[in-house]
Amino acid sequence: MFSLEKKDGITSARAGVLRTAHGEIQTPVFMPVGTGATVKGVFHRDLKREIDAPVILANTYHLYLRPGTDIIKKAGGVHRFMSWDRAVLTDSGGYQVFSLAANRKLTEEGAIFRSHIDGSKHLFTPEGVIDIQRAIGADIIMAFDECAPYPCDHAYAKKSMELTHRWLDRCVAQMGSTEPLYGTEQMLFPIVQGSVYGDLRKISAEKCAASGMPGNAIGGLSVGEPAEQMYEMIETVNEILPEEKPRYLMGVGTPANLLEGIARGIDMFDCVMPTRNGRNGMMFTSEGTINIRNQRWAEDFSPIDAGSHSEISRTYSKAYLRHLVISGEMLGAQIATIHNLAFYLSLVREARERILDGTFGPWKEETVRKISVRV
RNA sequence: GGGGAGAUACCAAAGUGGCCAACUGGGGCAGACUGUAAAUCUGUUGUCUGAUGACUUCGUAGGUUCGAAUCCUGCUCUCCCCA
Repeated sequence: MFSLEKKDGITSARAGVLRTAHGEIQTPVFMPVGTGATVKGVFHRDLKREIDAPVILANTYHLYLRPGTDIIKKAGGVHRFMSWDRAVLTDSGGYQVFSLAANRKLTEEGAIFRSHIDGSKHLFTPEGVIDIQRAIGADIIMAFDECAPYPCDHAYAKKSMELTHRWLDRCVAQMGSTEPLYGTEQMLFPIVQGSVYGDLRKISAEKCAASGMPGNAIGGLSVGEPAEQMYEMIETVNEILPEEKPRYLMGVGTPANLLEGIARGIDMFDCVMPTRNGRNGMMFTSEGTINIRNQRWAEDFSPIDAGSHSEISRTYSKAYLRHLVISGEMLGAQIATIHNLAFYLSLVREARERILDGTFGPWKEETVRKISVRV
């Protein structure tokens, strides 16, 4: 259940609240990625206190392979399994159709995967993916789609989108004929595809809007196309997607991508960047992006981010974090991840405040300029 | 005191007449990463140069040779074994 609280006067930004069985999500929001039922290296305590994430992602494909759907079912769903009482969103495995392209085969029926763990064969169908997500028990679940690669010609993009639409119908039907396993409401979000083609994106947005689901997602972007092209597609799609339902831009992105997305009417984001890039030494700060492994931070004993509300960002110095990351110490990856996520979450929280107090437009322009710098 | 082995770039370690500015690993430096097969991957690492290329290197001082990290001699240093 989503309520729109306020729309920005200048941009298409909005502030809202999405109510789930596991708490309210104030939007715009960034959702940390926790593919295998863990945001790598981060305790729930810190996800709540330092980062204050109201919702995290998990992945259907990964959890299906390990630990397996049965174990999650026996645990009583993913929330109880991982002892996380806030909201969870599961991706359907559609992205793995793209990222594991070498290990899968697409048919009308679904996608046959070769497990990246042991090479075993598995068939993912729209119905099966809904069933697995019922078993996982996430609050928001995603339709099974094909995330088309980039570049991708119009003919393929169209064919792929049409397949995704037929799969969507099957997902919606399966949702209608099944019930949540743990008594908590689950919302299915369809996914707009159509690559970088405006005509296809329009058709796909119409299709998703017509499905009547409680929220909509935009997929197949930030797969290599220029950012401007992504922004154009967002604008095209958001003209069609219903205003009174949340819009989720999947897999995006950089801090600047987030603000540009919000300005175009996006409410929800997720991305591995703050976590994976953090583990690899890239830090996002209000002054821009830094590579903490660079020599220039070796003797910089100032805090990672003095102005952060996160105690971890305020406590540890750049020089110390650099030492940890370079030494391959696990604490380095943890601090980097927590800092980056805290930065992302506080960025979207500030965006929300700016929308609510009517200062989003100019703030966004200035902030995008500042955070896009490579320090 | 006697016998033996060895000194190669930041470290370790190949190389035993030309294909060697020198394998490889580590370390250093830099880059990539967007619904996570990623605590991963890539590049680079004598000096100068945009590149071609030029120049100085393999303990040290000489020598042999068209040509030496590689062969010979002196010196210096290190390590091992026996007493």
